[in-house]
Amino acid sequence: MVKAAPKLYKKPQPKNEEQFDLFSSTLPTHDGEVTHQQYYNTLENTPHSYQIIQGDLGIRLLLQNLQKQTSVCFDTETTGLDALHAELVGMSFSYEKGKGFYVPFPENQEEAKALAEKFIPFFENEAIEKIGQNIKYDLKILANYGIRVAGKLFDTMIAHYLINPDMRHNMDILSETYLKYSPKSIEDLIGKKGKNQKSMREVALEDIKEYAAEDADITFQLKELFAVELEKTETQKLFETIEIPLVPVLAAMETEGINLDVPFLKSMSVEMAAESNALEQKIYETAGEKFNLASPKQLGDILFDKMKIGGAKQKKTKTGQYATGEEVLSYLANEHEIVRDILEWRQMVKLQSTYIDALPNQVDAKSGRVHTDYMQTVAATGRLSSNNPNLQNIPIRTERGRLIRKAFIARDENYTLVSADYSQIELRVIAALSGEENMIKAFQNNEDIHRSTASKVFNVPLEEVTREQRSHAKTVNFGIIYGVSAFGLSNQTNLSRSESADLIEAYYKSYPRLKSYINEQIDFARDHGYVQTVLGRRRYLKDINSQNAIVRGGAERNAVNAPIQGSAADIIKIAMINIHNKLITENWKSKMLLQVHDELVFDVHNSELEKIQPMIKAEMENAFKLEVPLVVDLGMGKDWLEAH
DNA sequence: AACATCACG
DNA sequence: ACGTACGTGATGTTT
Repeated sequence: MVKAAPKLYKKPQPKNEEQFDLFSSTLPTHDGEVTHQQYYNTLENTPHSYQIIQGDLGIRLLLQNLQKQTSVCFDTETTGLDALHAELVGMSFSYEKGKGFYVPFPENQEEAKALAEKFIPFFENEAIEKIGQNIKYDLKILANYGIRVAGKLFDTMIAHYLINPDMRHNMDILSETYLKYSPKSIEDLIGKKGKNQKSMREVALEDIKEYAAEDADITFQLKELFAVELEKTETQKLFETIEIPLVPVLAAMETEGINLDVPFLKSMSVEMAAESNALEQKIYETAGEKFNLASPKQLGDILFDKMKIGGAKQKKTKTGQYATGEEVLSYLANEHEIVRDILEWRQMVKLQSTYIDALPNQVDAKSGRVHTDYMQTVAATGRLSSNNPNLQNIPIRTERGRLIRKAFIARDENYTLVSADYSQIELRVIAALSGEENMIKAFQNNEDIHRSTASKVFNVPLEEVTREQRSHAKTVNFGIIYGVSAFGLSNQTNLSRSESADLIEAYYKSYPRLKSYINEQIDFARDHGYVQTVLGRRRYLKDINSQNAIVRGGAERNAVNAPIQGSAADIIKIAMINIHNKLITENWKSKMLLQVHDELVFDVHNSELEKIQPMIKAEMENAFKLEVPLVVDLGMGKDWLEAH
């Protein structure tokens, strides 16, 4: 058999060769493909001078020097990663390549605070730019010691996130990649993660000095490189007006936390446990044996080898075991009651382990509230992510799951939760970016976009659109955002592949500009090697000209999706900054607590309920001007379920 | 540490 | 003829 020669795609020459090389596939990427070289510690051969600074005179001299600078890198060393409880162990500074200073802090917290306060003239000096790697953490630590940081900020982690969001942004990797130098690792100082890991306090002063001052030195050097790179990639404005101003906003939201109704979850847990245990026993009886129901491997063998449910050929995972995911089981649900029971059990156990039982353990002992950590440099599209705990994936889609939202409650009886969410922001973005008049008009007339789409695609009057037609239109609308294919669509609907293909064709006939917009995005990516959002946030697509159709297809879907998802992320970030600044400068009692991609949640003092809602709505709707109006829906209540 | 699964936008 | 929806994080099992 002769294979047809692969179709050749001409690789366009990147406009700026030097710049494109920086993003070549040999560099580390976010998906963990680390092919960069590790460099052995060459510190001994590198001219450098790191000093320990102690005592009144030393501190005074250091401060004098810091105050003379226009730009200083600083870093805090602490007893832990949890910014609410971590204590300062030391601070390091660098304002010149190869030079660094380390100031140890006393264990006694009153003395530590007194020492910290000596640095206020530096930190509050508006004229000095403060450089750091992951500055949000340092801001939170310093805030615990009563220190506010003023002046320009430069976060090397965020800078690199804009320079290439698909890579990783740890200091170690940045240093190896850009400075060809492997820094002293924290593991060498305090040991591997685990029970035996030492505290920073236990590290010998000389060792911690070498480590801490080096980090400040490296960060200072990275900043010099990244400042240039931000300009080259035209992301400096995005950096200075969005990402950096967002840092203190996120720090404040994280520190604020949200109130959790623990007794409610505890009682929910008891009920759920009883129900899921009963169901589990029933499943074992039906199966005729006991096994580990939580093991997909064992479950697959029982279901498909023993019980022969669904006939001979069953879908397997890539490791060769039977696939037992929701999609597979739902398809077989009609065949056997055990499958329905397993699905229900799975849902209950998921809710129980991930939320109902896990969340109460996340309540902070000091504040009595739950503090998530927003990651600003993880999602390649520009979105935030949330962890420890993840408050961006609290259940809502099922009746049972959404009850968990009742556990997120206002601060106390004087407060009410207000939730504000953008209506169809991604579809509005694609309508505006594509200039698709039919879609723009639908939004301008404030129509139900899925119904409106159905009406056009199926050629029926708006009022005569059936449930099913609307549902199909909705699936295609979402498909467009992800980069549809007939196969993908038929997977998501009850339509066959050819019916799906017809539907997509009808869709593009109704929205002709959408089709050309998609092609323009892909062409742009081929020519420039990247796509961008409304604020110029870039995503580089190294595979856009790949000879492998599958790989290339993935990059093409990214070329379509990244500007849409990313522009929506840009817009809500603007709104967050503006709202937060208003809340502070206008002395509101209310606080912004959560962001869930297109939603913001606030703890609103009851006295401010009336006034704050129009403010939030206006700030969000006017955050960015598009050809299409942005619409925000508001809700309020004692808990997040009521408010949503 | 990798995999499978499933929670969200 | 091929295999595909975009972006995340947490959990329990298995290796």
